[in-house]
Amino acid sequence: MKNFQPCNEQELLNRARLAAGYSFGEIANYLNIAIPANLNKQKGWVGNLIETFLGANAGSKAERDFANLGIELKTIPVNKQGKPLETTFVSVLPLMANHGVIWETSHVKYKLSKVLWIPIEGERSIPLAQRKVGHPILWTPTEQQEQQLKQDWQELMDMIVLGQIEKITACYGTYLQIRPKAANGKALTEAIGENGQIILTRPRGFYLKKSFTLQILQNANCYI
DNA sequence: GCGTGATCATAC
DNA sequence: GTATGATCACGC
Repeated sequence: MKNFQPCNEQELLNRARLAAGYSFGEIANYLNIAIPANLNKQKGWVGNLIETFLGANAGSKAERDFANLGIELKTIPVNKQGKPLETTFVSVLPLMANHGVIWETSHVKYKLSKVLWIPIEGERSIPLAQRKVGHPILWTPTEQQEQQLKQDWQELMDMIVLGQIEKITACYGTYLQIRPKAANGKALTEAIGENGQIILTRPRGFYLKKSFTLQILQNANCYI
């Protein structure tokens, strides 16, 4: 059972439902994984824990977690009211070679075409080992949600192509935002500058704002 | 450095 | 209390 791998959507969903209600400590013990005192130095620990339990295998490839099923896995920390505590990272931001790219073939649309959301207790007042896994939500964007994302994506990508990357802050975008995504402040990557020249800037990523993920959780009538 | 997994921590 | 900008760990 420890090497579980889902062959189809239903198996994955059943496995995810099985985890619901259990604490991170219980699942980590079952998988023989060490539990850190906190997430300060292992921010992706819970995500990796759930990935392992559900049999995801994409590793660090730019691929969905369950490539054969076309499903992306995302844990989302929530408070006691079931509301998101953090934004959700989607993908790195392509800063170069964006001539002619369109929403339909973008990484954002691809990654978010089908997502298995796993709400997890995220309040820091709860010891990590005691935080529990919530009920899974298998989600595909509604027509309206996709339009919302497409609109933000279009606006932001237009700015990047036009050399406005340094003007973009997390405030841009209604539901999709751009923020730094790097090992530290020294990381640099190429981008288009104001005059069309190549500049070096901090790597960035697309994130879903909490107002967007809140809709997903509420529409699913989620509780933990 | 890039892309995976994200949350931290400080300014507001 | 919370959002933005910064950061942690890992494989390659």
